[in-house]
Amino acid sequence: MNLNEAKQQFIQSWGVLGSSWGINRTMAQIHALLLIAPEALNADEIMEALQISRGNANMNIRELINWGIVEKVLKPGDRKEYFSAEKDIWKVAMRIMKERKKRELDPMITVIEQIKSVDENKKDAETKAFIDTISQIQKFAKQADSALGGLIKADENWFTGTLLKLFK
Amino acid sequence: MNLNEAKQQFIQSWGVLGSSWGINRTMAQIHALLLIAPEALNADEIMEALQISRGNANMNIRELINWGIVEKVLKPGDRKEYFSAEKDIWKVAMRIMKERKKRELDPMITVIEQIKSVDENKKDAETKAFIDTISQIQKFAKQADSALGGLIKADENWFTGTLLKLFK
DNA sequence: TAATATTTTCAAAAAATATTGAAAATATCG
DNA sequence: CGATATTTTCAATATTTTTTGAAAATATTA
Repeated sequence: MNLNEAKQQFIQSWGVLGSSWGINRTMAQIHALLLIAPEALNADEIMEALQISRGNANMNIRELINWGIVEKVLKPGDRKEYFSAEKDIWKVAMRIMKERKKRELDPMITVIEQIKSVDENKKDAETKAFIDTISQIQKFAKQADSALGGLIKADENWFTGTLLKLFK
Repeated sequence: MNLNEAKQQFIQSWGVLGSSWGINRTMAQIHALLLIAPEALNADEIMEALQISRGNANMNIRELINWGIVEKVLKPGDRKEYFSAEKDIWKVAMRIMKERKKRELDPMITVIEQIKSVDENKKDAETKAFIDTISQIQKFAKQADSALGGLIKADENWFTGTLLKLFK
């Protein structure tokens, strides 16, 4: 396999992996493409490389930027906007975890809180059993939330620490 | 909110959460329904509760069984098959992790291995940079794989240990 | 075994999601 | 500012995924 084949293969696989995690294929492919691109790419280059439309490219690039794993790069003397991906895969994983925690885990914890609180008056067997199950899920969700939170925080501190040292 | 409303709410939320994790909504809803059902339910009861067709119910129940988080229960004197969900949420999480590790992480590791190995002849700057990025991802994937593997194994040992103690 | 109940399969339909492409909006240049 | 380049939006379209429902297969009873 030569370099280009290998790159193609990687982009395809990253796309497939993405879809099974609720990230659309194109978005994952653009991410893969930027991850292995030696330089920042502009919209036209991305469209060309992945054979997708301008609208599609634009939309998914924006979403990657929202996730905090791709950023705009401006080149002096060039009107076009270029894009480059965060290359430190650990940072990428942390950003994704942080986002998913915020978008999915936190809302779930809120819903469970509501469900539980408003139902605690009656105390028949069925209600008790329900509250029991929900409480167990709540406990688990909170543990997961706090574990992830800790991991993310530890990582941010480490990063800040390293950065500060560099400038000290 | 009364018990039934709370149950409805939970089923809906679990369904939404599921979809953002690449699990289809109905599958997640059936799982939620069984999680909070006081007794095992049969196909007709599930169809009725979630307003879905027989085919849909059958398909998604089977998938939940494949994931190892729902099991068939037979009631003496009743021809119908009943279904009940694993109620220990920690066990559920472990099963899901184990499955996803097997279905997604392991194949990704294999692909990366291939991509990397076949490209190591040429050593121009671009190839080197590509191999660098890929290696970083590989390292990360292997760490995640091993961490998850460890977690799952620890849990299985704990379970076996507890179980053995009970019968000793 | 035949009659009946139950489950499974799967082609077709529906619903959800992703993509296109061209018009509108915005930015940049001289 | 006007001309031109670039990006964004979004209704229409295409694709993918999910769901239905009825026929086929399987299981159970007497």
